[in-house]
Amino acid sequence: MTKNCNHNLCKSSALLAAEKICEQLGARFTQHRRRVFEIVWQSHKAMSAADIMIEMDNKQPPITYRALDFLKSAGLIHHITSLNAYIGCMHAKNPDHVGQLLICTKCNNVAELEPKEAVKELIEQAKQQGFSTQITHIEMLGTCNECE
Amino acid sequence: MTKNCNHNLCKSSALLAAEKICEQLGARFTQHRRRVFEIVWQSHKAMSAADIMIEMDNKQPPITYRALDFLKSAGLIHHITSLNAYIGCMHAKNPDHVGQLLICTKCNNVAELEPKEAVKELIEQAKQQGFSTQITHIEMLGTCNECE
DNA sequence: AGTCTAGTGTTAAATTGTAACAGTTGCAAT
DNA sequence: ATTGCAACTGTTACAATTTAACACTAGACT
Ligand SMILES: [Zn+2]
Ligand SMILES: [Zn+2]
Ligand SMILES: [Zn+2]
Ligand SMILES: [Zn+2]
Repeated sequence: MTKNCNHNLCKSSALLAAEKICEQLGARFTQHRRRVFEIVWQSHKAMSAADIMIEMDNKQPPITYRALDFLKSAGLIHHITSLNAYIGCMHAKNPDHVGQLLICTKCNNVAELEPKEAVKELIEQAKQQGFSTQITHIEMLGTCNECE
Repeated sequence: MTKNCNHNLCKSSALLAAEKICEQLGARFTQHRRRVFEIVWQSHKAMSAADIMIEMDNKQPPITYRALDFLKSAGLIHHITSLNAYIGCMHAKNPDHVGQLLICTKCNNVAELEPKEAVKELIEQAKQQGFSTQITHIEMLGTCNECE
């Protein structure tokens, strides 16, 4: 899915999903939001806010950060905290899913899995310490298939 | 361990371990490094670089960042990427361990588990995608025991 | 003593992210 | 169709965070 995708298809189906989700949320998929979304989805590589701004027509930071915040809170993109960068979410339909992000440190491509069993375990272990989990981040750095 | 510790003991045993690890690495546990380490270990709360600099005698950023980089690469502290903050590692003896960080969003305390089984699964799943994992970050945000 | 490496001190700057506030647009209720 | 509201925009200016660069110093080893 990550590199051997027909990416035009991949991207446009993400766009359709995004439109639908925005509609469901009663939020508008405005020009800026769409533009940022498209830039993030240009590839499966992580994009920093700065990377995105380079491609934006209107380069003013608040525009970009606002769009990113919106897309993130709508579950349409993930913030990769260990890189301080963003990536389109492959499972946006699934609102509260936990993504396992596989980040290649050579080519910067990011793949995403849904590690249901492992997450259950993690949450259960936390619970045994009296910790009640709300948000789970799982990020793995390494090398992908093609960069070995 | 996180809150019901005898923290003087807790901290001083971390210090001893740190000294030992530095020696093993052939690195010096210099004043700045020791000072930053002590500040991070003042409590089990996450400390940002700015928080740390407030307590430093010498407030110049490079001093603090260099010490943090060193401590991190020596495995003595963890960088909590989702908060951009630092916490002392509870398992520093275990050089390449993966910590599962439980971060309370109310009191800012951080606990750490070693989720061996779950990590194995995550790495295995990644491998099935042809991804070879080098670093794993697991961070969970929620509320701890005492903040419920 | 000489030299090599790791660590320091310092200045200054690049990068990244926000506050604030006036203006505008889409939409719904009267 | 007007009015009114909430969401979104444009813009300025700033704050916070992190890094580059470079000359200097202390300790370790011949
Ligand atoms: Zn694709
Ligand atoms: Zn996702
Ligand atoms: Zn303690
Ligand atoms: Zn640890």
